[in-house]
Amino acid sequence: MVRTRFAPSPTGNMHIGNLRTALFEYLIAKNSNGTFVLRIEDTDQNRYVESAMDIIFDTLRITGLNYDEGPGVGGNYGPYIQSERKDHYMPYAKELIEKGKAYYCFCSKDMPEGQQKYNRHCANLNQNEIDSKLATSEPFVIRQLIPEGKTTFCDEVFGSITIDHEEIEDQILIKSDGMPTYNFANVIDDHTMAITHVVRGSEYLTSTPKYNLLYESFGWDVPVYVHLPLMLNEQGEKLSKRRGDASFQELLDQGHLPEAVINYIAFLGWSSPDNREYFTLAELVEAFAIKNISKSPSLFDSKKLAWMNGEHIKRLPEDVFYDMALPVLQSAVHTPGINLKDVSKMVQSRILFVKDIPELVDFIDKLPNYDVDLFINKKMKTDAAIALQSLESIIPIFNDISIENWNNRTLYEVAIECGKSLSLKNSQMLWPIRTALSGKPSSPCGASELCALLGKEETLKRMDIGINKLKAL
RNA sequence: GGCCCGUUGGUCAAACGGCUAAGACACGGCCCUUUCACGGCUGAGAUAAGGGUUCGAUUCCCUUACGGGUCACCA
Repeated sequence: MVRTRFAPSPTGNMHIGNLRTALFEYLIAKNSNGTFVLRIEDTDQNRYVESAMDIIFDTLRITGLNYDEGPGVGGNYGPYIQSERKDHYMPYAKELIEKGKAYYCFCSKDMPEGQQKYNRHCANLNQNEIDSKLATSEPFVIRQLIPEGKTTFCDEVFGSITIDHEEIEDQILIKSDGMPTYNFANVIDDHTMAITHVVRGSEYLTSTPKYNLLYESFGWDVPVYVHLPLMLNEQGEKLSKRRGDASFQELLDQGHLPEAVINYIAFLGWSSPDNREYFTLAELVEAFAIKNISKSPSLFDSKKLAWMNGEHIKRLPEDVFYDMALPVLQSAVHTPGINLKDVSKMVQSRILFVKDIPELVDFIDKLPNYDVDLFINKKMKTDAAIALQSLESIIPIFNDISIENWNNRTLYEVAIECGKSLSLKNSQMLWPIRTALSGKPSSPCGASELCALLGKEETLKRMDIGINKLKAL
């Protein structure tokens, strides 16, 4: 049974690097019908940010990375907030002291001048010295005694890695405030919560031997390690909260759909063998495999994310998209009688973001003061004379169409027929109409649809304006 | 600086040691089309450098360069 955990610390925003870690942990668990656990690692009370906890909960909820065990859900191994189980860790630390794998250290927090590394001074204290210091309540920490030698471990992504213990300091397990350090709490919790796959960023690669030494000291099995490649910002720098690199919330504010963000970041450091790129979360669960995770760091590309967002918008059911777009449509279109549902359908396949809608539909409320040159289009083989001919011929025909018959299909048919009688190509007939109605080089739909959308009166009015512009030429 | 990891087009990336090194985004062109977009086709663009092993190296080994990570009573 695979069990993974997402173990964020509540210190601020969740940037997309954190999110990707959560995603991969979720995918690894769910791909084999395993369990995904949320554990809040808040052992550093100085860095604690109150709102951060909610950000974590909200992000997981919005993205659909639902955890099976964790705060509010329960399970057999809880609680899942480390500060609430503070007393849980000390007995393990004492066990290590008894085994000679750790020791009390009474050195002050500040290193003596000129000393870069801890010199293991307190490892050599005799029992009487230790007892008397403890008896007088001298502040202490508990340090792990790193033995001589080397540790080799196997990572699922990076392969076999060997680190000499000379590179590792006697790290602190229990801080002077009684709290465990991350390094210690992490190992204890991962073991007691029966985590099988430890998934985390590759910045932990070099400290992994410390964890293994702890597992070995307790006689516990080491978990499977899956270290993820780094994610860098668009400048190739490490993602950081301080620099304001894309946080999930920011991407949402910019108009990205949660599912598009998830889809995009799944492809940062992972790829699907079948070349497919559009994935729902459920499809990712199905397709994900650890062996397809890559080692090299990847840059965040907002252009591709934008494209991905468009892909997800296109595939949204019409009514879902309509509900989403409605507030924007309402604020962008005020003309009475306009069917916003129609407008919604027109724009759905043409935008990357919902916020792109207003500039697409601004011509509805008010015809732009466009340049008459817009009528002249080489590709459409249309010049001013043809444009004038098209508009002047169609006006009386449109005029005869009753309001009941004023629909796209009818309008299109009569326009084409009119064009034929004038020996005009479809594009020559329709381009001037489209231009006169939108006053823009591009519009979310073609000529007849525009006419149907704007209504008879407005259509005739705008064509008149076009004619006047052309005559003034 | 020590140690660890990485390096395939601008970006994401694929390729048991074996065709002419996939595909996607972005960019250019063409087609389709009732404009633009969508869609289809297509173009340009890459194995960091040097050595070795091999019949054959993007792939394995070494060196160099560059990039990153890590060396906390932070996680």
